[in-house]
Amino acid sequence: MGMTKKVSDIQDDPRRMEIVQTATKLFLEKGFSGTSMSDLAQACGIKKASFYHHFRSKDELFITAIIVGYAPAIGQLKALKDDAALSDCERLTHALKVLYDITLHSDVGRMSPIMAEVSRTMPDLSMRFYTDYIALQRETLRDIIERGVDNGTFKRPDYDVLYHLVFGPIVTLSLSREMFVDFDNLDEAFPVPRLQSGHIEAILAFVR
Amino acid sequence: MGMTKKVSDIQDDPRRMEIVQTATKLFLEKGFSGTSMSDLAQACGIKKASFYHHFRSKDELFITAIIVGYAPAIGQLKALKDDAALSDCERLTHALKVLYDITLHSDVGRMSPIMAEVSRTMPDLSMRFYTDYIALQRETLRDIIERGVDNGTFKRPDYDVLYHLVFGPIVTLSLSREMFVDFDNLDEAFPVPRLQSGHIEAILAFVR
DNA sequence: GTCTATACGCTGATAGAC
DNA sequence: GTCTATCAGCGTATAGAC
Repeated sequence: MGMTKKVSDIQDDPRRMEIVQTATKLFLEKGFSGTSMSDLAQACGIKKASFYHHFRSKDELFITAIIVGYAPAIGQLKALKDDAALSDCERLTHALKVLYDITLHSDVGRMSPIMAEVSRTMPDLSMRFYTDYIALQRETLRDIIERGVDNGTFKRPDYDVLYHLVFGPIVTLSLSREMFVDFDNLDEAFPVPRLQSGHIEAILAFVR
Repeated sequence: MGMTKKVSDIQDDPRRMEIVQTATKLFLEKGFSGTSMSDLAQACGIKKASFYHHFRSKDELFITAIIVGYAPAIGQLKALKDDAALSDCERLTHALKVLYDITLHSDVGRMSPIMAEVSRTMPDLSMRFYTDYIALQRETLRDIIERGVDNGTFKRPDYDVLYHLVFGPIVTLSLSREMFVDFDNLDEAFPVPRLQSGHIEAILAFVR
């Protein structure tokens, strides 16, 4: 499977990267089964057959798009741990804002509904998505809280419950906004800034 | 469109209902585009063509399945308002348990990821799903809290934030469990009973 | 109301020339 | 590495006999 390939190998081939970028945009717009190889070919300005020189199959292209897609998000997450200058509460607040940003605006965050669509036919990818992305998010959040616990700022929570309370609203918000994207009153039904700050306050209260 | 048809009209035709039940099961297992008319025909024990005597199209069948599917959930929701014997906190706790039950175990709750899959191609259905199901859930929760506010048990929250904090974790939990259904340690990564009780406690703290 | 037979577009994918 | 040409198969849906 192409899944075993390293991200760096893919990113070193600029032609492949161009295709992956375009494909990602299309998958985000129309889902996996809603995006045909013809659509992709047209968007990339090449003929359908030329694709198969770069990727063995539609599945491999999609898998590559996912794996390449979460590289920047992982970078953002790792950067969170090194925020030495901040207080515990500031660090947590900042981390939650970054999680909102990643989930609402990055490729991998917005891909979640599409991951749900394909999860049954690509269980390997789901597994990898979990370990590379979801588990990493959880660990990062845990490290930040633990630091506050060591300092006496926070009391140690049930981490599974904390993940539930932190990621649940964020993921559902992203899903809802993708799902009801045609609403004329989308920002009224899902007012992101107010929801975000209310949520962060509630989480701070929960760990304190 | 078949969407304008009343639920009672559909439910009065037992043959149609049989088909809808079977179709719902298949859609839940394999998604919308993953379920072909051939699959459906085989599962129903009739030939593909015979379908089109009962439903004009695959879309109409799916729409019917959704609309019929949330009828029992709506019943459960409406029953919540009439819990006169309970205290405010008990009533809220009970309501949250019912929301967990609906979202994790009822057809319509488990259909959410599939709604996300089809939302771009069936915007009318998304809209209807929102008004008939999501908005109703929100209103029901609101009524229960307002009753507690009147009694002085709760302080009035920002309801949009409350919806965010209540439905977010529940929906994401349902989505995650569908998505990672093949995990051998699913109950370890998403331990429902503990998550549920921790979440309910946090919500009670939030409104008090 | 269910059947057989079939239309026909579109799907992902391949072969082989240039 | 991109092209033209083509494939087999499956998708939804229809026609018309019984």
